[in-house]
Amino acid sequence: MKSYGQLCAVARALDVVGDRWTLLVVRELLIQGPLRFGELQRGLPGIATNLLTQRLRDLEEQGVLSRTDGDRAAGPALYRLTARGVALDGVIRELLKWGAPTVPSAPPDAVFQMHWLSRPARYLLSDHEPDRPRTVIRFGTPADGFDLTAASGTVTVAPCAEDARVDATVMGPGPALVALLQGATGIDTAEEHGVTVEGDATALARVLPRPA
Amino acid sequence: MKSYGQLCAVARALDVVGDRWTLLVVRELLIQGPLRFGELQRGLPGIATNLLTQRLRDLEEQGVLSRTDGDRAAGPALYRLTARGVALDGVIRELLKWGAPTVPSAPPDAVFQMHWLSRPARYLLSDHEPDRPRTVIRFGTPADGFDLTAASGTVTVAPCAEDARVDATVMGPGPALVALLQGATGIDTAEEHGVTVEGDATALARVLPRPA
DNA sequence: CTGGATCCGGGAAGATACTG
DNA sequence: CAGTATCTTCCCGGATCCAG
Repeated sequence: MKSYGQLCAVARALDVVGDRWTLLVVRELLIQGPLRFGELQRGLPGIATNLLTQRLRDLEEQGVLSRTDGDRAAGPALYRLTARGVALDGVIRELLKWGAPTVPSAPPDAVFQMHWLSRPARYLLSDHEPDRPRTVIRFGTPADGFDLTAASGTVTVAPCAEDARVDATVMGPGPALVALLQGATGIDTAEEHGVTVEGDATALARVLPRPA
Repeated sequence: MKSYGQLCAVARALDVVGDRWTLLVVRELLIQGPLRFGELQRGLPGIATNLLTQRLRDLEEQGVLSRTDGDRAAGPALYRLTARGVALDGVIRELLKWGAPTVPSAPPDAVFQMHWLSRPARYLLSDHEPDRPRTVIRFGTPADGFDLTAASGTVTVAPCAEDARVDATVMGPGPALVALLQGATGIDTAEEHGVTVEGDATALARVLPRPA
């Protein structure tokens, strides 16, 4: 990106992450951890390969991520955020909070991937029944999903763990899941729109937004 | 901006404010309040007039700002943030915090305007002497500056007030001021680099970062 | 098949001249 | 002063091509 040439912290930040796709690359690495080129591409539907290459080079040059070469023999390169890159978490979080209300009005042909919900889940959901034993809810599948754990009044989110004891598994179309997590609909309505809840549905109810 | 077409809150936010210059327009209106076209242009050195027109139209259409027509006779149009636009404050704040460390390494020909320091001042400075009476420090001039008030342990920032009783006035070149506010240099070094402090220098020392 | 590099068309950004 | 019009330049997007 061409620099704004301003002695201003906001402009300086945008000099680095203001380009198209750049913050979405960071989003993917924040959510999923270190990724290979193809995995990044899958999480960024619509990006051209040359553009992804360019963004990765720029971000590496700026110290936002590092490319750990899968050096000798076969190893594919891994891209991982540096500490400086992880520090963009606050920016992503604020963008997410600001953009969340507009997600339901997205065009109907918008692409959906389950792991994009992991940060909204972290920031929008909470444990309403702190006295219940620890509960694990799986959203999606290990190929594209996350495990949400409710315990002692707090909610944590992590990539799907192979050995997790899962109390409930939630799947379904994006718009219905978004409405459910935002509290716009309840579980019943969500199921009418294609959401499936396997296992203990009360585990899910434990963390969903409740009407004040 | 072309939509990313993703059912993701971050992508949705960037659909609206991801365009070049867009967040800097919001920055100006957040700092300075409602502005006219020419005032905005002065706060965004380098922007082309047609591009500013386009951004203002887009942002109005998205509900981020409103254009209050100076309708009949002479009244120039005023652009002001809506509640939705003011809600971008968190995004600007996080970008600012992330970009601040890179400001000192900006190109030496970067443009500087004093009011760009008002939000860094709000987030970086604090009142280290809460028992002292209220103190007002003016940075710059009413044409381009802000008043910082330290009282009871907290710091507030506002546009220059005509009737303010100012205890100290600070002016000088951008890089030296940035270094001073970030705690990279002390007042003495800053003055060697062209910073001038008129009035009560201890008022300034009261709010500057202190080595741990 | 993954991980890119190259090429090219369209559209956005940048600069400047012009008008009410 | 507040934009509009025009032109140039460069970035983005899509496809294709290349190497391991």
